[in-house]
Amino acid sequence: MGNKVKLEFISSESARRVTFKKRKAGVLKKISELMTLCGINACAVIYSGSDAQPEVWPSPEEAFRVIEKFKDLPAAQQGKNMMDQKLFLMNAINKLNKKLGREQDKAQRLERELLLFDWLHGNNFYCLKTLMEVIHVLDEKIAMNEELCMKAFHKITLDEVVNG
Amino acid sequence: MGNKVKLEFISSESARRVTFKKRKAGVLKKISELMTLCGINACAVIYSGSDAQPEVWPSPEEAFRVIEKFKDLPAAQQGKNMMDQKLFLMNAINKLNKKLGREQDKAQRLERELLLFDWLHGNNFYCLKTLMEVIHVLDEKIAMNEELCMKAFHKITLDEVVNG
DNA sequence: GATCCTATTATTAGGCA
DNA sequence: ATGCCTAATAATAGGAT
Repeated sequence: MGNKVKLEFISSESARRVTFKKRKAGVLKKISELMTLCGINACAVIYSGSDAQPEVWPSPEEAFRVIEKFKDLPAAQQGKNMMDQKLFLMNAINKLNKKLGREQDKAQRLERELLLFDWLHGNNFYCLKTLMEVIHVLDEKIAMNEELCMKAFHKITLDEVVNG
Repeated sequence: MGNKVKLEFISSESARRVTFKKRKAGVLKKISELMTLCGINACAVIYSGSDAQPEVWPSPEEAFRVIEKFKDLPAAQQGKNMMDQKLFLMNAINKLNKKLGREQDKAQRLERELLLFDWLHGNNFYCLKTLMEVIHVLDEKIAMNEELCMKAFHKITLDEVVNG
């Protein structure tokens, strides 16, 4: 029992699954402790062999509970419904993505290919790309004042989801 | 020594910093082991209290080392026709995007909203997102036929992280 | 499989240079 | 703060059920 184990791929599938489950729990516990002890935010993304979708931990809901705890520290001054908004958005995205179906998957795969292509050839725009996305959104909103922006933000997204 | 510690925020800043450093290394090692033992892909995102940017592990640099390995393979992709390839990809994406139409636009707008939301509230997952996208593509490609790449991918060890 | 058990190994809290 | 040390706690591999 408690034998030392060589740090290499476990060929036996059954043994590997057992180890995966045990150690995944261990990792998540360690991260949880790190967050609590040090008052920081963290998460893990685990691509289990079988599932196409990665497991993200903590889940958005759990993450937010953690964030709530330390929200007093910075001058965050966010409304309490912020995460509701965020979860709402994520939900809407998931629903739409499901609707989009296989075509969407195809497009995404192609986009990834392009991203990889650039990466392989030294054009590491990966951060710039999302930066430009954000700037794009900001450009559309920059004329509005903050208050109107947030109100519009809430209403527009709501309308889009309800009508879409 | 090795005293049991209460699972709560460590008020002493110096003690907290020491614990953070030690335990962060512990978590990363555990994740590294999980990846090696179970042949999966995973990463951790840690928002240290001081830094605005989260620490992503494995780092982009390490991911890039994997990509470098991939680059060396006898891939058909290398060479003079790479521009043709890129243009082909971009064309395919444009065509698909047109087909996707309004739904696609809606989904993208929502994704941007979410991105902006995170940006405004300091949850800058934007780098992680694209990093994991690239890693996702790599996983698929590596799994196809390249044993060598697989080995290199799983050989990311704690020592390299701590010392390098 | 999942759950409990426990002999081992691994992590780490706190002290000290 | 950085690194080493070690008593003590925690994680876990392998087995049994």
